[in-house]
Amino acid sequence: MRRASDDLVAEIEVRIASGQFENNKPLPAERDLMDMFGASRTVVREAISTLANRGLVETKPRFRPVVKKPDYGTVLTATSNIIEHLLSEPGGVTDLYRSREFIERSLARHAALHANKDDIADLKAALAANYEAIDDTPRFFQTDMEFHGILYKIVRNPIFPAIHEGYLSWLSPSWGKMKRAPDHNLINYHAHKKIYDAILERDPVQAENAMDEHLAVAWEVVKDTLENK
Amino acid sequence: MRRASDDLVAEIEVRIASGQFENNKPLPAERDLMDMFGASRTVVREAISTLANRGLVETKPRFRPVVKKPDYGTVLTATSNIIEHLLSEPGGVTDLYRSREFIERSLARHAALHANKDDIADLKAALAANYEAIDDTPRFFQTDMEFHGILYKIVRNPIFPAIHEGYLSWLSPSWGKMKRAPDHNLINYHAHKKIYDAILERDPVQAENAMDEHLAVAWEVVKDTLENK
DNA sequence: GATCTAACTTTGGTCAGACCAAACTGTGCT
DNA sequence: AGCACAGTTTGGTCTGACCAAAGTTAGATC
Repeated sequence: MRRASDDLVAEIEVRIASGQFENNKPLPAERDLMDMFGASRTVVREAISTLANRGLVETKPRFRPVVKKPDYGTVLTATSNIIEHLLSEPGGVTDLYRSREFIERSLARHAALHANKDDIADLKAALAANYEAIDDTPRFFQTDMEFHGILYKIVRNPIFPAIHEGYLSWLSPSWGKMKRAPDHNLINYHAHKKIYDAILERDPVQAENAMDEHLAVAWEVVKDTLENK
Repeated sequence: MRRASDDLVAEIEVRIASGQFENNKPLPAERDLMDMFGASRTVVREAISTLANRGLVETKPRFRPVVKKPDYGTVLTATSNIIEHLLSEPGGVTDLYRSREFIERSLARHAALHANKDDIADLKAALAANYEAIDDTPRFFQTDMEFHGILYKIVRNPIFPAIHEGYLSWLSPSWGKMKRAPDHNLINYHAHKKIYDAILERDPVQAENAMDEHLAVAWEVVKDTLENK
């Protein structure tokens, strides 16, 4: 058996995909949707709730739902609730953190092979900002993330920046609890520099290894933080 | 402002996490939840709908919602709707397919470094099954997937099998349209064997490269299929 | 006593109508 | 043009009702 609201959800999805309900514009009022589809308000509201949970519309209490054409970022917001549950379980943060190593390794290699002039300029700038912030731990943290973010961007595949966003939003709470002193920042800066140099020299093997080492060292610090929490 | 149903969702989530609402058991009836939380049926139903969309309970029309403690598989089902939207956009399948290369590279390397006896036995068995199925394309397809699946398993991080499931469910529609003749299967089998041999010899570099090559060749076939569709 | 059936109860899905408070709109005043 | 205020619209919530399918119980049958 099928729920009436499922049909409505499907119909509204079509209208969003076709542009009849424009992106970033509000959906018609609930009472109008009732007339439009011949459904009761209950069904309409249930459908909107489903669409909101899928990330196709954004609801804010007392405002009309706003249409959001999905992108890979939408996937994140739709899953962040579940992920947070999973992270609270034992080993949750560890699993997520370690998954990053698998991706960023390949990212470093890809950058060494395919980064163009602009990419390398971006990396250079990020590295410089990173250096500048060694004595300013919060800013170092941010420039650290940005350096890594550029690697995610170089692939030119929209999936990867979204993954980076995910790691940021889910892991930074743990990172925030890490001890981060200037001497520690310096170590990370040098690791970044090593990665950058390898990319500059178009040495994929070296880039992979440098990233591996960087994340392994960082992992030790994170691990201590998690255990001593 | 906060919606009343949001509070209810939060309370039910707590009870699920604490085990008061047991996993795989039905939630109390809607009318009981009303009494339990002093909420109207509207609010209760809205909360259940939200929980269902988040994957914390599974609803089947006319049955009580069943509590499902989330795992990484839940993340998939919660996102599959959005992902399907994204895959229908130009380049969507390409982006997803290529993201796989980044992961499986590292997977092959990790297996070469860390696979234990059982893992290698599993790989060997999968490879043998793969060989047996060369003349039986549908079965070859399946054993192909299983061979890759073992690599996802070896990491012993629950995120990866879930990712594999995702690739399977989202990409196999495209793979199904690929031409797959026995001679083509043979090429893939040899690629698998090369990966297996590298893992057996604990040669991470060779494992990475073999996987890279394998996926690059396969990608050409997929690309043709997508373009000539 | 075990088994199948029919009547009864429970429960999820849907609908209609109502009220509230916040958001929006338009009017007229300054 | 800018602003204040009244009236309207709209999302959030509640009540109460009905239906059909699922679950349960009591009773008939062998």
